[in-house]
Amino acid sequence: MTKQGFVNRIIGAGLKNTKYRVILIEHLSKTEKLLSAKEIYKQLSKKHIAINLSTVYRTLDVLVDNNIFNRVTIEGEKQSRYEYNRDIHHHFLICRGCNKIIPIYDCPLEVYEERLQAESGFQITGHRVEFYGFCDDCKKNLD
Amino acid sequence: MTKQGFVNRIIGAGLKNTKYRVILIEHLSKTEKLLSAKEIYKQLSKKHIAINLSTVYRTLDVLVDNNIFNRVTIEGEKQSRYEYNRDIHHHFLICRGCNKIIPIYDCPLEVYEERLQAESGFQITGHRVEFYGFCDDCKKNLD
DNA sequence: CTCAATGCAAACCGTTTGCATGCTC
DNA sequence: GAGCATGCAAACGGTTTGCATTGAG
Repeated sequence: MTKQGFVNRIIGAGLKNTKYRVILIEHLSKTEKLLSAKEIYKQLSKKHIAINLSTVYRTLDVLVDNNIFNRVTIEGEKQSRYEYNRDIHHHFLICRGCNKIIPIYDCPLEVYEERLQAESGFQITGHRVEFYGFCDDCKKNLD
Repeated sequence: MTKQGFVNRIIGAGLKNTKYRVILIEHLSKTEKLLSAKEIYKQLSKKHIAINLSTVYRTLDVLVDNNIFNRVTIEGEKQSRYEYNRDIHHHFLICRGCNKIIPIYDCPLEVYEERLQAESGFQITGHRVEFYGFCDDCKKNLD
């Protein structure tokens, strides 16, 4: 997506087109990695973009509220992570060795969810799935 | 399980049998609720059990490390929650209205997990599933 | 008697907030 | 020009830690 595309996405959400909103969207749209606020802050610093950490947090909040980003919490981490919302339902496969996080685009729960909804009386609006294990590389180091 | 049963579980794990370990195990074993450290601390205070909050945290850490408790993180909460480990695989159904958390004892992922392991090259050691929605009561208040 | 458990106070770290200033519409 | 965005510093809340004291084995 072009820079103008990001601007359009911001305006389309009824938001003001500001410098750091564009920068954050551009930055996260270029990776499949889940980044924390501090990671984003540091990576931008390296590119000589002087943003304040509070602004990172506030911008992330706005973009999450407007479904441009997703906020993700990983079991065992105290920080939140963020990803660019590509509107593709997915889950994560997480390596306990190197902390690599890999998205999985096929979801095993659609059918199950309907049954659960019927049986529980809940109106189910979403779910979250994570798989944990050891990737090919880290498997080898498991003595 | 009797009080002596909890003591045996502590000793069996090679741990010292101390006052607060027994109290915490007894307390969590009586509920299916996921409690935070502060909730445990407050509930014990109400029962006139004067434990220090640091001790709650340290005791929880020990019991989690020894598989007597499970540490659970709920999406969107910054605190950890804890449950007595009954060695029954389960997941959670969480109401976005009243924050009620209900365990589900049937797991849809066994077969899928094997396939994923084969396809991804990961050695999968576990997973985590949560369903979000609105319970019967809260459904009614959704305007 | 020894070493681990506990209490207490202070530190820590991710995140949020109040306020003054700057920028978008 | 009005009101939201940003920078800065301070506050916040959950959790951890250092150190002195207590208690289990």
